Amino acid sequence: MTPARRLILPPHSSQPTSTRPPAHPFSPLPVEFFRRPADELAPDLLGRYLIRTFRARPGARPRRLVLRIVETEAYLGSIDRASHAFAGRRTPRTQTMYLPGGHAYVYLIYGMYECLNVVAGSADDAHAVLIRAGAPVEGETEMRRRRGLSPRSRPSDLAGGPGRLTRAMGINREFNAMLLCRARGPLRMTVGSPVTPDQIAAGPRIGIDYAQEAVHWPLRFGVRGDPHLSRPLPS
DNA sequence: TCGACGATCATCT
DNA sequence: GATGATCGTCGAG
Repeated sequence: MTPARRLILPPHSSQPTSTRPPAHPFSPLPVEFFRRPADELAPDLLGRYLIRTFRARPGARPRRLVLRIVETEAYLGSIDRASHAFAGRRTPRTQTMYLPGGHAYVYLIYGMYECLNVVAGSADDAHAVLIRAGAPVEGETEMRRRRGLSPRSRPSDLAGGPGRLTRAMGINREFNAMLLCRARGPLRMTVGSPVTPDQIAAGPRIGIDYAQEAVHWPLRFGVRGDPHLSRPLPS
């Protein structure tokens, strides 16, 4: 087997652990990866790739946008006042949060912006991880076009913030409830280039002043010092 | 049915 | 740092 062939094996192949090759960045994450509490999943999503494929027009060749996740927030379902699913709230909107881990939860905020979350844990846990910021890996020109950015913009202008990120990647509510761990599909999450624990900073979540005891929970995670963060994290 | 508000962002001062 | 944009969502009545 050539090294190139080895590289495209999925992360959890049938090979024994001792001889398992490093997973390719574009390999899908297994569904079990998402089936754990959001505060455990959120830091582990840092460095992973979010991949959006699309065709500029019908019949055109598929194009690909790749974003490396650098900032996430965990939302802990029924016990978390900042969560849409606090106290087990079930509405048409939050129904998606009760799916098993690995699905996308996309909703509109402030009437203008869409936010992408990944559902975490088992069915009915209603845990979710908000994807807050990312760094371009592939398709930066197209992302900049979608964002209407000037050449002098800062790195964090592209996808630093949940609304900016979805706009740069062309993600909207049509992607709600989509499974992200499939090998194919218009929106996927893959192995990417994970970070080590010492590269991760944590702090309180953004924009949840109303959440009482949950306001200060350190459930925001980011890659330490990354210029693509939506705003600085405690060092 | 109505009204308040939000896991945001761009623009202005 | 303050403010306006803009509309879906959800609780109140």
